[in-house]
Amino acid sequence: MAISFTEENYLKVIHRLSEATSEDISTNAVAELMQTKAASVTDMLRKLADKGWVNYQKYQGVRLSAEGEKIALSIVRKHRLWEVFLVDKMGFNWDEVHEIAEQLEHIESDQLVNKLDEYLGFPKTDPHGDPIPNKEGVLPELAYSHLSDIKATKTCKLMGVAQDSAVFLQLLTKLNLNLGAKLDIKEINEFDRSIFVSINDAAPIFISHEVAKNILVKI
Amino acid sequence: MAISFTEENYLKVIHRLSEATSEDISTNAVAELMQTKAASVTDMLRKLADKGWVNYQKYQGVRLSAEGEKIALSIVRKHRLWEVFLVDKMGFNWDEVHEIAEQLEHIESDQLVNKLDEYLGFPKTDPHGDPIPNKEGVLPELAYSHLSDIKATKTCKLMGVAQDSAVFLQLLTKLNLNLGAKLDIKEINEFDRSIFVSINDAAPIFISHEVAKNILVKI
DNA sequence: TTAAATTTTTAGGTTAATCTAAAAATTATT
DNA sequence: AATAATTTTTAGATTAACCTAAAAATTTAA
Ligand SMILES: [Mn+2]
Ligand SMILES: [Mn+2]
Ligand SMILES: [Mn+2]
Ligand SMILES: [Mn+2]
Repeated sequence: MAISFTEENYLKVIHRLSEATSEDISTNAVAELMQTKAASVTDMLRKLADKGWVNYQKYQGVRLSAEGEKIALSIVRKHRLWEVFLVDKMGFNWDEVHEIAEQLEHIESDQLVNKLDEYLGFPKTDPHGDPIPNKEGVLPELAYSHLSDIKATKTCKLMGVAQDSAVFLQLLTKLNLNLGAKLDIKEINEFDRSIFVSINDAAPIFISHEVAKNILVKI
Repeated sequence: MAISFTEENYLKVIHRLSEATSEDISTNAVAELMQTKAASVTDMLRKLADKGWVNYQKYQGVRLSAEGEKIALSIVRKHRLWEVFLVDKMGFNWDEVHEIAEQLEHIESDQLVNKLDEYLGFPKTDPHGDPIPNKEGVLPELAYSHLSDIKATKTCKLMGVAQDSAVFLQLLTKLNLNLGAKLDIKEINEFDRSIFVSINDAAPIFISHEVAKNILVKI
């Protein structure tokens, strides 16, 4: 069945919200991520339910059907593969690629996606450490922790970020916090939960709890 | 000013028609290439004129303004660069790339286009021999002849095609008629204007006038 | 140079996606 | 349990892009 960019974006947003909870997703939550009004969301949910991509009962919230999940994962796959392409092949920085990938994720050609995947060497994660679903829509399981949950004196490795915003990514770059960086947690300050940490064995610096919450690490 | 995919496609079609003539372009001609109705074209031409991208007076036909020309050329540039990418980097055949490029040509990022151009080695032509406008929108001048206009016993080189259709391109591939092929015209048959030609010094074969008309060569 | 044929435009509708404002349902609070 | 607050849906419009049918303008032919 034909699908519009807008419908794809709704499915993607419902998918994203569903990753964080097992509850049904509220109209308002979708509206906020879609940057639209609840009334528009209601219209669209009816339409997506008619097409069989979501299960929706009014006032009860929405969740993806098996088919909707498959579509959402294929868009996520495209988004993340294109981000790898933009960074690895086109030389963009990790804070510059999200908006372009938002466009590229809607390009429709299975052949192209699979050739791109191969060309990039079948990457498991995108430039932000997010897992890339394979051809069958299976997401590799990556059990990462938030840096903010790690105890003092531990050593860990920066594996990803929990946020794609350009300002956040640019800050990390400025602090030398890149994917793969080795982090030695020297001390956690009780007062503001800021972390005194050495990055790749350099002289330790302070990073805020707010930043640490958005950094994903492997111990 | 914001531009929709549809508007971009109209500008591209008007541009294509304008290459073949210095006359104003008729509503019907646009309708045919856009695969839509004349009434819809009239609506859109009024809109494009309001935006300053075409000069249009009712019943008098349409032509691109300087700004419209610039937009059209930037879309052509993107289309052809992506086609090069698909063939050179993704390993597609020349008959498989047009439809995908129709989608990719609407991706909006000057940075990406210019990085792609560089990554591809600043190609002058696409996989069909069509010239690629540079960053400033200047088309390299390629003075090619139609194979159907070459006299017998001449030797020439296949530089491009005058048609992108998959069936035509697949036929050329089957006949070993690829870009850069050396063509020795042995004889032209007066009856059906078919051509007896040797391709890359192989045993000569017959090709129809219809095919020859759509092959571009350099002597 | 009038009449016929063709092209193009206008008139009036449709569909997808959005909006605001008001009504209805659900959830939270006394 | 009743009321208040919040969330969600419905009602009614708007805009972009398209359609068919009819009217108007232009071009061609008699
Ligand atoms: Mn992204
Ligand atoms: Mn990402
Ligand atoms: Mn093409
Ligand atoms: Mn081409």
